Formats: sequence, structure tokens, C-alpha cells
Amino acid sequence: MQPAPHVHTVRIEPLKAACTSCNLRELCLPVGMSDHQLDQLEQMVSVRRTVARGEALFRTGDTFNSLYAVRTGFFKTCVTSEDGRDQVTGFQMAGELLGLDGIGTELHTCDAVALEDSNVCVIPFHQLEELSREFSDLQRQLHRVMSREIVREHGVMLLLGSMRAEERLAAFLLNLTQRLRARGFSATELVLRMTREEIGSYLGLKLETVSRAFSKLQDDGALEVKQRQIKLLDPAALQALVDGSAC
Amino acid sequence: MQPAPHVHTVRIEPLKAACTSCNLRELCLPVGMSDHQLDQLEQMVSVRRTVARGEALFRTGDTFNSLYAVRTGFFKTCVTSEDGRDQVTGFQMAGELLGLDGIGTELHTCDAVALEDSNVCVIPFHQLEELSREFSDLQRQLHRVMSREIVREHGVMLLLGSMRAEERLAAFLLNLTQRLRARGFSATELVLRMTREEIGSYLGLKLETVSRAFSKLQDDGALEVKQRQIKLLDPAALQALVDGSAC
DNA sequence: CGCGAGCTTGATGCCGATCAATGCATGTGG
DNA sequence: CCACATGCATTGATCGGCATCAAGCTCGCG
Repeated sequence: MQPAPHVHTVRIEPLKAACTSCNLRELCLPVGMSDHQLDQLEQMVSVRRTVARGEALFRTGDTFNSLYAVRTGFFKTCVTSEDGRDQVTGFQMAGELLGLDGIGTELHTCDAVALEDSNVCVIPFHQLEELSREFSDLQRQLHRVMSREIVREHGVMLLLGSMRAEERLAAFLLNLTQRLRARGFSATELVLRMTREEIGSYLGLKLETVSRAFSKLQDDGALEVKQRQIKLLDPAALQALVDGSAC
Repeated sequence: MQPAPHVHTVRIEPLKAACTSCNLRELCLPVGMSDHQLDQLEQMVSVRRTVARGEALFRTGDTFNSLYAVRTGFFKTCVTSEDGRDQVTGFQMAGELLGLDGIGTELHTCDAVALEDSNVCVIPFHQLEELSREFSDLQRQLHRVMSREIVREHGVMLLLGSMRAEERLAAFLLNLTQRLRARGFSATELVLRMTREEIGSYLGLKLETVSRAFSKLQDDGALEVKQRQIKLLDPAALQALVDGSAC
């Protein structure tokens, strides 16, 4: 857990390479920074943590110390109400940030669970704040990331509040493929990392309904579904669903 | 619309008084600050804007320059999808912040509409960023506000994803009264500033369903409903609904 | 006074939840 | 290697909650 001395023997190149295609690269890459600042940045994110599939990176109630940037793997975040109602609030892939929920109260307010063996950069938050006071580009990037998370959640609220099952699934799949494409993966083929139940929780549906929606989209020729292997045959049709032209 | 010179003739004292009970007071009140810093802060938030009932403070697509702190009045924010689907994403009262959605893209991504004649503090964002680099308490408070907004939205997602109509309404009313109480108002009586349709949009329900839910809660003795005048007769029962004990 | 926006209430139908059975892939132990 | 268990997915049948359609109702206001 602690940044042990030997960490400094880790070659830096692989890290930089990974960050090149990272949403958060401006949090950890030299954008017009002095050597001194660069040193500080690299030190700050030099701690890694691996999380086995099914394990939690943090849980509701854990004290908040750090943000986490996903290096490899896949996570879900979920909130749980008093009575045990459970809601997946998001899925995070490489280059995305976890832990913003904890800043407000110094306690995490959701669980972050790895859906496959994963590896994250640990970003001690008070160090990040300190550095972002010195370096305005870093500050701006942090604010952007938080703002975009707020906007993303607005989109989910729209989805949960006004879309029907197939529309929700279409929106979900398009969002996933778009994010995968930004990372150099196919825009039309993907392997789901989560179960139907987790998709359902995220979309406000039961797993049976998710399954039926998959089948329906497949029957309509928009998808090819083989368990968790999905092929988008007609992305435009999916987009039309989301845009409501199919009313 | 423009901050005209005469704005500076506005007396400062009323502002301080208003901010005392303000959620955001640490953004604009002297918390161990030097006189110099204090001057800067006061200057930064010295511009006001009034927004008449039904008018927009900003709209989707407007360029983002400032955050806005509600001084008096009441707002709703709503996002609109391509096809005209509409979703109220929040209601803001005195002391709450508007505009965080615009930081990420430099464009506002939702509409902020006044539900009654309102008055806001204009907080130029780049000035706020600058000042928050100098003053860590300010920085921390800004981060907290953004994080809490993220957490709030998690709660709304839980509501939209897994609660039934009456539970949603109960959660909504309890949330409203809690925020009103924090501002010195009654914890049991309130006057709704929004229509049934706007409540419905926020809760992912149609206005008829909202109306029926009000009637049901009234029949059950939990509420007294007279148009927009609401009295909570049995807050515990409402809380029990939200907590799911009524399954 | 009468208009209109917003609210309530009723009747009906549909979408998705629920209950239940089956299918399919992976893994484990005999 | 097969038998069986287990977890996940699919599909069908039925049910219920909310949407929809359709009347009235209330209240504020010109």
C-alpha cells in the first residue's frame, strides 16, 4: 500500500505509454510542466493497486484518501440504501476515475467493485489538491473531470426517467462502444464485463427485461448477441431508438 | 443581463447577512482570510442578477463563464435530449449552486429556469479558480460542493431506478423539507414552487401519477395536501416508505 | 364573470415485474 | 471422461403499477 522505495525502480515508460490513451492524461502527463513539477506528479501517481475480480477497491463508509484512475480492468460503482436496495451508478474502464464521491464527506458513499482483475493508480487527494494549486492546468483538468461526471449523471437521469427498456439498453450499448472506440477498440464488437443483473441495476430494469431487450434488438437485426459477446449490426438503428425517432 | 456599473452601489451588508445561512458561505465568507483576500472575494461575488419567474438563468448551449449561487428564489434545472424528451435534474433554493455542468465543456448542458422571481450571485469561474489556487479552504469547499452534487445524483439514480411512485414522492418531500429546515423554515409545512408536471419529470413519473401519490399519502394520513400547500403529518411514515420497510 | 392553467379522479391498456421452467457454459469430484 | 452442481441467461405465463386518455374541478386573474 505504501509507496515503498523500490517503487522508484519501476520503469516509467510503460506508465507513460498507458497514460497516453488515458482520459486523465492531463492529470499525470507533462503538459508544459517544469521538471520539478513533473517529478512531483510522477511521485504522486506512482503507487498502484491491484484488485482481483469481485473484490472492492473501496466500500461505503471507508474513509476517503485518494482518487483512483483505472489502468487496466473494469469496475462498477454501486450505492446501497438503508433497506438494501442496490443501484449500480456507473461502470468504469481504463482511464476513468473512481472515488470522486468521497471528497464531500471524507467518506466513500458507494462501493467500487472490480468486474475483472484490475489495476489502478492511487492518487492521494490532498497531494492532488496541493499540486493543483500550483499548477492551473492540473486544476482545470480536475474540475473538468468532476463536471463531466455531473453531466454524465444527468444523462443517466434522463435515461432512467423517460426511456423504455429497449431504448435504455441501446443507449447503454452505444455509450459503451463509444468509450471503447476512444480506447482503440472496435466500435461494433464488445464483450460485456458485467452480468444482465448489473446492467439491469444500472438501467433501472430487472435482468429478465434486459435479456428480453437483447433478444428483441437481435430479432430486429440491430444486434448479434451470444451471451456476453455483442456485435452491433446496425448502430444507426440503435441511435434512432435513443433519439426517440421510433415513437 | 450585463453587470452594469451601478451594481457596485449595492450595499454589501445584506449580502453578508444572506450568506450567513448559505450552504456556500465558505465560498464567499471570511474564513481566516487576509483583508486582501477578503477584498478579492467580495469583488468576485459582487455582481448580482435577477431572474424573473419563468425566465432562464442560462440555457443549454450557452457559453459557460460563471457559477451562480441562489440568493433568493427557486430554480429548476432540466436537460433535453435530441428528440425533445425533457428531464428535470434538480431544484435549487437559496444557498445552492448552479452551473457546475458547464465547467467540463465550457458550454452549459442544461437549462436553469427560475420558478419564482429570483436573485443570484454571479461567480466568474476563472476568477474562482484563480482565487482557489491561492486559498486552499476555498479550493476544498469548491471540491466538496462538486462532490456532493455527484453524491446527490447517485441518490436520484437510486430513486429513479428502484423506487415506486409513492416512495419517490415521499423521498422528494423529505428532501425538500430537510433543506428548508436547514434554512430555518418549518420541517413540516411547505409551499411547493413547482407544478405536478415538474415534480413528475424530476421523479420519472407522469403528473397524474404524482397527483395520485399525493392523494394516497393524504388518505393514509401521512400528508395534508391543499394544492401546493403541503403539511407533513407523519414524517416517520414517509421515512419508512423511503427506507422500504413498507414492502 | 368567464377563461385558462393546473390539479384531481376515473377507466382502460400496456410495459415491465414477477414467478417459474429450461437452456447453456464452466468447473469439480468421482 | 462423465455426472452433477453452479451461476448465468433465455423464454414463457401471469400480474400489477404506471401511462394514457378523458372528464370535471379549483383557483387566480383579466
